[in-house]
Amino acid sequence: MKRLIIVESPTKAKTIKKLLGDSYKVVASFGHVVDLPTDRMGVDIGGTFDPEFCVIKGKAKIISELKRLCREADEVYFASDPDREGEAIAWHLKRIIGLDNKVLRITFNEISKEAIEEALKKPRDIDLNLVGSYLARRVLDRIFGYSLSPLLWRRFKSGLSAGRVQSVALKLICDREREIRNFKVKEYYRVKVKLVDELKREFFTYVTRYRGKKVDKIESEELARGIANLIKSGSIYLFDVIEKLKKEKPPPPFTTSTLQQSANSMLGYPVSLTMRIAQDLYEGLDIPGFGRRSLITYMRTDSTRISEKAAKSLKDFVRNLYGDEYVGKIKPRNVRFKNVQDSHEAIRPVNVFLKPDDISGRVKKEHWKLYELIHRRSVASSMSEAKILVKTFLFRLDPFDLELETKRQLLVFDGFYRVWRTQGFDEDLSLTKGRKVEVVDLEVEKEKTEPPPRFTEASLIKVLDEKGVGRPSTYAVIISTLLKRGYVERKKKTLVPTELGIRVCELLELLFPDLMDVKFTSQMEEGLDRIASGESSWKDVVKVFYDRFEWDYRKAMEAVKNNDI
DNA sequence: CAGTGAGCGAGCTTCCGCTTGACTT
Repeated sequence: MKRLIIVESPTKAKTIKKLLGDSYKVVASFGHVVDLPTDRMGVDIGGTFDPEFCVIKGKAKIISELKRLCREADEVYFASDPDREGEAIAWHLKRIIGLDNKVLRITFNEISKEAIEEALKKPRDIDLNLVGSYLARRVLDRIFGYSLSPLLWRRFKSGLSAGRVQSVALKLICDREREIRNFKVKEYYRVKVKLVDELKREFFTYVTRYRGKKVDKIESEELARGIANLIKSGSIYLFDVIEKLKKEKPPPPFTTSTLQQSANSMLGYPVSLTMRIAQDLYEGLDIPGFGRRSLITYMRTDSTRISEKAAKSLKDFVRNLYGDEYVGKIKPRNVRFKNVQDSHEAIRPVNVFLKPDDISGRVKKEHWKLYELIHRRSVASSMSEAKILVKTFLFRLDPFDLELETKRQLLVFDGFYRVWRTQGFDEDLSLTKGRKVEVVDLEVEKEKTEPPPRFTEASLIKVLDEKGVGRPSTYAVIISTLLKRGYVERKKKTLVPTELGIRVCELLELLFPDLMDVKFTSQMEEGLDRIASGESSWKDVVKVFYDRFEWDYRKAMEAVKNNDI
C-alpha cells in the first residue's frame, strides 16, 4: 500500500516524514499552484463571477511531479493547513490532479506523531464552504485591485496600484501625517520642585492642584510663577501616601506580527530582514557541534497557542533556571479569540533547552539575536506575573491650598520581568507622613504638547494586525509595495507619505469611502464567515460587495475620464 | 536622399495570500 501526503511546505514535509517513517511518502506543493491570471481580470464580473484559474508560472513542474506521485499512490492525503487558504490549496490540487477516488483531506493543529496519526484515522472530504469563503475573498480582492489600479494609471501614472489591504495601510499613514500637519502645538508650564528624603536622596515632584483645581499643565506663565513664589514662602510636608498593588501579566509568545514589532523596535531590523532570518531559523542552520538544527517553529502565524508538550518544556526550563515561584500559574490564557484561524502554533524555540548561549558565536550575529529574542519571549510568556507597588506621594504646602505629587513604581516581585524587561522601576522614598520636606530646587518648566508620532514599520503592522487587515505572510509585502509604488518613503525609522501617496489616498477616499475604511475588511470577514458556516453562498456575498463597489466605480471612472477630478 | 521629429497606436502595468529557491546587487 503506497500512501502519499501532500503539504504546502517542504520543511513541513520533511518533519512529517521523520515522524511517520517509511510507510508514507510526504511531498510539498510549495504553496498555491494555481491562481487567477495576472494579465487580465480573470473573473466574470457582473455575471456568474466565476473565476478563471491558471497554473502559476513556474509551478507546472511541481504539478506534473505531484500528478505522477498520485498516480503511483493508492491513497492520497491533502494535509495543507487547517485554514481557509489551506483548504483552497487542497481543493485546487484535487481538481488539477483529477484523481477523485483516492483523495482524502486531513488536518492537524500540531505537527506531532500523535496528532498526525489521529488525523489520518479520520480523513474527511474537502470543506466546500471553506473553499467558498476563499473564492469570495480571492474574487473580491481581484475585482477591487484590478479595477482601482487602472483608474490610477489614467489619473496619475502607469504602474500604480490600489487594493483592499495596501490602500487601507496607505490611508493609515496619510491620516497620521494629516494629524501631524494639523497639530496645534500648545505651550504650558509646570512647576517642578526638587525635594530631599530622609536619606538625603533628591527627587522631583510636580505641583498638581491649587485651590482645588488641577494645575499640572498651566497655560499662563504668570500663574506658574505665582505658584512657584508661594512655594518659596511656605513649607512642604508629606500629606499622604497611596499604595496600589498592580499585577502585570507576561506577554504572550510571538506571532508574526509581534515578532516583527519587537525585532523592529528592539533590534532595529526592518520587517523584511526579520522574516528572512526567521525563515533560516525555521528551515535549519548548520551549527558547529550541533549539526543541522531547526531552531524555531513556523514563522508565519497569528496564533499565540503553544503545544502542551512545549508548554511543559518551557515551565521545566523556568523551574530549573529560576525556581518554582517564577513558573507561570495559569495555562496559556493569552489566546486571542477573534478570527484566529489558528493553523500554526506561536513562534517559539523548537527546543527551549537549546539556550542562546549554547550557540553564541556558532551562528551569524543577526540570527543569534533573533533567536535570543524569540527564546526570551517564549520563556517570559510562561513565567509568573510581576507584582508592582505603585506609591503616590502627596505633598501639601503650608499655609496654602496647594498639592504636589510624585509617583514611584516599585518592583515587589519581578516574575517575567526577570527576562523580558520593557520598563524601568524606581527606588522607594524614605519619608514620614506629616513631616516637613526640604526644598532643594524650584523650577518653572516650559513644555510643549507633542504631535502623534509617525508610523514605523512596527507600529503600522501592529495596527493592521489589530484591525485584521492583511495576513502574517503579507505584512512585510504590504510595506514594500507602498515603498515600491512611491507612495511612502523611509525617513530614519519612520514611514512618511510622498506627495503622490497623499494624492492617491485622497482620490480613493473621495471616490471609495467604503473601501478605504479599516472596518471594510472586518465586514468582508463577516461575510466570509457566513460562507464558511454555510449560511450564505460565496456568489451572493460577492454580489453584495460588488454591487456596492460597482456604483462608486462607474461614477469614478466617468469622472476621471472627463478630467473632473 | 537621408536624417529628423511630430504624432499616433499598441502593449504593458495592477490585487491578496500561500510557498521557496533562483535570480541579481
